[in-house]
Parts: sequence; structure tokens; C-alpha cells
Amino acid sequence: MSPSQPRDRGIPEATVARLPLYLRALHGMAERGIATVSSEDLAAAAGVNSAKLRKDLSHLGSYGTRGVGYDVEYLVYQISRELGLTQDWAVAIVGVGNLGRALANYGGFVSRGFRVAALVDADPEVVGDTIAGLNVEHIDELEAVIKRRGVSIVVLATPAAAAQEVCDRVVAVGVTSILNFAPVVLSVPDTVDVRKVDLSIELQILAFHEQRKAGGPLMAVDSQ
Amino acid sequence: MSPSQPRDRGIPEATVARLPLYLRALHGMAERGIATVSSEDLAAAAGVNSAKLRKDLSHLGSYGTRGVGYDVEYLVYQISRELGLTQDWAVAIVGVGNLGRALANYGGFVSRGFRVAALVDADPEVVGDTIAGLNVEHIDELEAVIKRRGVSIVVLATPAAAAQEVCDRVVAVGVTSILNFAPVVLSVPDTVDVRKVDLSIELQILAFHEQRKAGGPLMAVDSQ
DNA sequence: CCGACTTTGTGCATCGGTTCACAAAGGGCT
DNA sequence: AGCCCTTTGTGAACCGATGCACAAAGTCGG
Repeated sequence: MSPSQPRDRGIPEATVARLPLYLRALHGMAERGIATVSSEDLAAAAGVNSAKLRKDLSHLGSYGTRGVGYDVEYLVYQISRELGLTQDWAVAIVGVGNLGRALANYGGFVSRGFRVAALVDADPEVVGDTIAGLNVEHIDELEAVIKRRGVSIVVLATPAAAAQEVCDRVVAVGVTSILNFAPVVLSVPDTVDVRKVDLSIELQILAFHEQRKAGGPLMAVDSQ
Repeated sequence: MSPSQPRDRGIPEATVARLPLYLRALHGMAERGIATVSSEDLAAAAGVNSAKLRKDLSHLGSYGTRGVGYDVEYLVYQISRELGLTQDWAVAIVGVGNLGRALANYGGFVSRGFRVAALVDADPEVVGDTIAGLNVEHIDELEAVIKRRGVSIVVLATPAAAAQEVCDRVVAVGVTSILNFAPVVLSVPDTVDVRKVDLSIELQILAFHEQRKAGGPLMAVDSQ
């Protein structure tokens, strides 16, 4: 067996979720001209514990040097490759309301190998507008646009009521990765990956903890 | 001890994160006039497995009726109370770029007991504008605004470079809950809760899985 | 009033993830 | 060349979360 292929199939989900974090920290370091970094320092920059970082990285292979640390440049490349960011991903954003607009202009996408390739909306008022340098196309064109532009990831920023229908349509033309901002649970075949972001959920979790702090150890909540 | 107080201190974090999900599903049902729901149905609507749902709810107390299910109205109230949504939370949004604007207009906040009480920005171009019915105030006023409006949760939607400084300032005036959209790891005293949302992380996770699918079982990646 | 049926609440086994702690590995100084 | 120092990579214990499967509890029809 080849000596430099310990790279396992099957990276733990929790690890995958943290790789982008490391990547961000590493990009920052590369910009500041740092050539080499220890697990301790990188972990601090990413906000995790160093043992966890080392175990995470060990799932990709043995890319560190004992006594020295990790080569920043090289590690950026390895993580990028593992995440699939070395290729170019065409993303379509469906629903160009406030959120869709914000996403279209969001710098974080472009800088990570994602290319917003299409904006689609149902409202005749916005169809034809130019946003972030892109022409907004009509929802009737959805399937055609996805095929024509080679879109492989769709971002749903529609109202809740429209999300499932749009979802069904993009799945029907072969999209298998969806990022859903609409506050509904989408039903999809299990060959399709859906990740959801609900902005209000995070606030609710904060409220829960804030309440606990405020009530402190007393918390005299006589039920109503 | 009172018989109907099995409500434990210490609800698992994983459970807290799902309560908003259940709440959303329940609200939908209440609107459709459904009075009672089984764990099976509610779980389906929330996209989780029914055993998990029952265990989650059991942490709040014994609010179901065997052979029948849960009273929708009552469960909404119990979960809301547990999450602290029965009180009114004043939220300030700092950074009124595309994202801040989208958040200010986002309906999901208001409908959950959150009230956007202030918008703050550093750019003199936008200070003084009215967005979502609110006057945008200058960052110099940050501390004053937070105190005057009783803000207890701050949403950071600033550029990455400004986030830590704003964070320090709001923490200094006593804010202990922060929702951070800026792509940086904030350092705060551990009395302060920070939750972060990085829109590009979700996309990167999707890209990872999409790449795996594309490569399929072959995945002939001879390292460069 | 009783018995059959439904659905909750939970004990228990299992699993994935985290953390500790240390042996192995490499670099650099003398 | 050899020794010491730093830092990685990982075995193993631990911890929390998940899911199964069932007894307890309650409803409803007869």
C-alpha cells in the first residue's frame, strides 16, 4: 500500500463542519505572511481545542511535521481539496428578497470558490433587474437556467410557502445540494442533501440562555 | 414537592437547539386549526424521529396525554416559556449593510418575541436613514443606545475587521448574548454567549458532500 | 364498568464525538 | 553524530446524544 495515502474514506461529519473554520483561520494567517503554524496556535485562531484540531486534521492525512507544525500554504491546499473548493461551483439563488439580495452580494461565497451564476424570482417587479452584476430571471425559466449555467447547488431564499415547490422542481432537474433559508422542512429523496439555516433559531437559543442567566439560581417561575 | 414540576434544570443543549423547530411546526398546526397532535405527526412535521421528539419534550415536563397526544396550544405555550419567548427581547443590529438590512426586515424575528430596537452603523452615508421603520444611529452612540433601549441581545453584521471592537464595547456595557455574522472568532469573557452563523460554511459542507457524490464509488483521486 | 387500543415516557444499549495523556517523530544545537 | 526539545498523531477512557422497544397510562366504544 502506498505510504502517503492514509486519507480515509469517511471523514466524521463533525470534522467536516469544522474544516471551513480552519480554512478561514489559515487564510488569515497566509495573508499575514505566516508560513508555519502549530496545532496550538491554529486551534486558538479557530476557537477550538488543540487535540480536536489534530484529530480532525489526522483524518485527512499526516500533513504536519512533528516538532514544527503545519505548513500554512500546504494545509490550505489540502483542506480546500478535501472540501471540494478547488473546483468551481455554480450556485443559483432563488428568491431575491432582502435575504436573497444580501446573499447575492455576500463576499464570503466568491472567495471560497462559489460563483453565483443565476438569480431567479417570481415577482415581475424584480425580474429583469440587475443585482450584484446579474440579471434576475423569471421563475418559469428555473429549469432552463439551471441546466444552461451548470448549476449544482441551489440556495432557497423564497417565502416559506414557495420553498417546497421550487425544491421539487430543482430536484427534478438533477440538483442534489440545497441550502434552505425558508423556515420549512423540505421533503426530498434521500439522495439529496439539504442544509438549512434559520436565522431566528439562533436567536431563540440565545434567548434561552439569556433567560437562565437573568433568572439566576432563583428562577422563581411559579407556573402562571 | 409540587407534583407537576418534573421540569428539570439542565436541558441538553441538543434539545434546546431543536425546540425552536418544534415550535415552528406547532405554530403551523395551530394556524391550520389542529388542536391535538401525536409525537409521530409532530416529529414528521419537524423533520426528526419521534422517539427523539418525545425524549426532548420529556425534559420540559409531562405535557402529553397517553393515547391522545399533545395539546398544540398548550405545548406552544410551554416551549415558548422554556425558551424565554414569552418575554420581549430588545435586539440591536450593528452593521447595516446588505445583511444587516435583510435581518432588520426579516419577519422571523418579530414573530418570535424579538423586537429590533436599534440599528447602528459607522458609515455616515447610512446613518440617519430609515430602515424597516427604524432610524439608523451612529456607532458613537452604541453604548447610549443599548442602555436607553434596554437591548439585551446584539446582532453583529459588521465587516470582519470591525467585529471584535464592537463586541468588546457591547460586552463592556453588559450585553451577554451576541449573534455573530462576521467571519471571525470573537474572544469574550465566558460569561458571554456567542453564537455564530457563517453563511459560507454551510455551502462548503454541501460542496464536500456534492464532491463525494460526483466522484461516486470510484473517486480516483491520485494526489495531484 | 370493563377491555381493547393508542400513544406517551423512559430504561437501556449503542454510537459518535471529545478529551486526556503519551509514545513516536522530526528539527536544531553543540 | 548524538542529544534534547518541541510538537504531532493516536490509543483509550469518557461523555452526551440517539434510537429501540416496552411497560405504564390514559381514552373510547360497547
